[in-house]
Amino acid sequence: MTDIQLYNTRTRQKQRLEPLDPANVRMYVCGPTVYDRAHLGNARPVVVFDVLYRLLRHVYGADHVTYVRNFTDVDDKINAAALARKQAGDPRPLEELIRERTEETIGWYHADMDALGALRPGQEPRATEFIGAMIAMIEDLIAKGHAYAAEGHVLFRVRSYKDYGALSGRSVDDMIAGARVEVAPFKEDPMDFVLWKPSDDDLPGWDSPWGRGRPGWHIECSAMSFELLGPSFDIHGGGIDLQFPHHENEIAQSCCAHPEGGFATIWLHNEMLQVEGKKMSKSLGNFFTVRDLLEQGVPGEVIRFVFLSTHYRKPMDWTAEKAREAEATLRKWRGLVAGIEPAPSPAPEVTEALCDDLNTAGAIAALHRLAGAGDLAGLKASAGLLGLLGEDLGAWADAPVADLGGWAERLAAARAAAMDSKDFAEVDRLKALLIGAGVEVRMSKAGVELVPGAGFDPARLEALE
RNA sequence: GGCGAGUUGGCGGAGUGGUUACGCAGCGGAUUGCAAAUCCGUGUACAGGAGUUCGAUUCUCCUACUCGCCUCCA
Repeated sequence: MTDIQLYNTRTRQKQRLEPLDPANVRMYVCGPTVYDRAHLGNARPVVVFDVLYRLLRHVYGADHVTYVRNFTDVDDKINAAALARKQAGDPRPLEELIRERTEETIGWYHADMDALGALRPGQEPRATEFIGAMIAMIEDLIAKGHAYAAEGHVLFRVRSYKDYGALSGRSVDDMIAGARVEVAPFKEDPMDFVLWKPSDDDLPGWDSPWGRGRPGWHIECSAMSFELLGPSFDIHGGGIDLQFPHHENEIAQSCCAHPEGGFATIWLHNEMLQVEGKKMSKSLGNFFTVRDLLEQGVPGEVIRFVFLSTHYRKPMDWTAEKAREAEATLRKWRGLVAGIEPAPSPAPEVTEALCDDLNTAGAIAALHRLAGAGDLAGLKASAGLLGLLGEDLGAWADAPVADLGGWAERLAAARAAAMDSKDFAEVDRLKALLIGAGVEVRMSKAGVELVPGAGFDPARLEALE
C-alpha cells in the first residue's frame, strides 16, 4: 500500500496516514455558508481537498473513501439576506425565503465547483437537517458537565476541557489576556462559546429544551461528522482561518460528547488565497467570485491549475500572469494528449509527489517532465489524478470550428510562387491577416499548416474573404 | 498584545546537510524566404548575522521584513 504522508496541524508534523479502516477512509471538510456566490478564496480548499479525495480513491479504491462536506444553511448572513427580501415586500414566510436563498446558493456552488473539476463529496449534509442531532449532542454535553444553559443560551464550558487550545497552540489564559472575546453577563467564563441561542420571531428557530432557538456555528460540524462518520475518523480539513476558533471548538464539543472516540486523527489546513499580493477584500476592490472569473473567460481548468501550482500550506497569490501561463501550458498539453489513450495508472513520480503531503507543485513539475519525455499516455493519466486534462473540463480549449483549408491552399500557392519570384509580399500579407485573426501559421518544407490559436476569431477571417 | 506561517535565480515555484527541480521570460544555436511552432544548448539563487558540522540554502539561535489568524469574512 502506498504511504500517504500528511502534515497534521494538530501535531505540527508530517505523519503517515493510517486509516482507522482502510475499507472506509473517512474525511470531513468544512463547507460553505450558503448565503452568496462562492468567492475565489472559497474555492481553494475545494480544489485542494478534491485532489486529496482523488488520491485517496486512487490508493484505497473509489468505493473505500467517504467524503463529507457540509452546507451551513443556518447563519445570520442568510437570515439577513432573507429578511431584506421580506422587508422589500416579499409576502412569503421567512422560512420559505431562507430555504429559497440557500437552495439557490447551493445550486450556484455546485455549478461553480463543478466548473473547477471538483468531484462532489459523497455526502453534503445541511445543518438544518441535523438540528435534532445537534440538540441531542448539546443535551449530552450539559449532562456531562461540559455545557450550561443560561438565559435561553447554552454555552460550552471551555474550562471543562483541559486540552482546549491544543490545536491552535493557545492557552485559555493567553486568549483572555488578548481580550478579544465577547463578554456576556451570562457567561461563566469569557471564553465560553455558544452552542445554542434564542431566536426571536424574525429569525428562524427550532423548538428545544431551552426554548425556540437556533444552533451556534460550531456544533453543526460536530453533530454531522458524528452522525455520518462516527466518533473517530481520519481526516478533517478546512482553511487555516478555521483553525481557531471553529476547529478548536469542534474538538472540544466532539471530544467531550464522545470521549470514547478520537474525533479526527489528522487535521489539514490550507493557507489563504491572496490576489495580486494582497488579501482579497471588498474594500481593496480585488474581491471577486469564481463565477466572475469564469464569465471573464478564465476557464475553470486554468483556475484549478493555478491553485495546484502552489503548495496548499503556503499562501497562494492569484495573478493574471499566472492564469496566462497556466492557460498556455494547458493548451499545449491538451494539444499533445488529444486522442491519446491514458496509461492504466498515473506515473509513479506524480503519485509520489502527491503522497508527500499533497505536493501538487511537484506533481505538476513531474507532468512537465512526462510531456518533455513524450510519455503522453502517462501525462494524460497522471494529469487525471490532479483532475486536469479530462474530457469534462476541456471544452474551453477546443478550437472554434472553421475550415481553414482554403486559406492554407492560397498561402501554399502564394508561397510556391514566391519561392520562384523571390517576392514574398503576398505571402507576408496573407500571413499577417491570418495571424491577426488568431491563426498560428506554420510553414515548413512539408507544407503549410494553419492552427487556430488562443485568440482565434473565425468572424474576422470571414470578413476578409 | 497573543499565536502561527513565510523570506529560494528576472518572475513563478519545488526541494535537499555535500551531486544545485520544474515552468515562464531571456540569451546562443538548429530549422525557416522571414517568422511561428519545434528541437538543442545556456543561468550555482537560496533575507542578514551568529552557532553546530569535515561541509548548511537545508539544523539551532538572534535580527529584519512580509503575511495570516485571534473579529461576520475561507
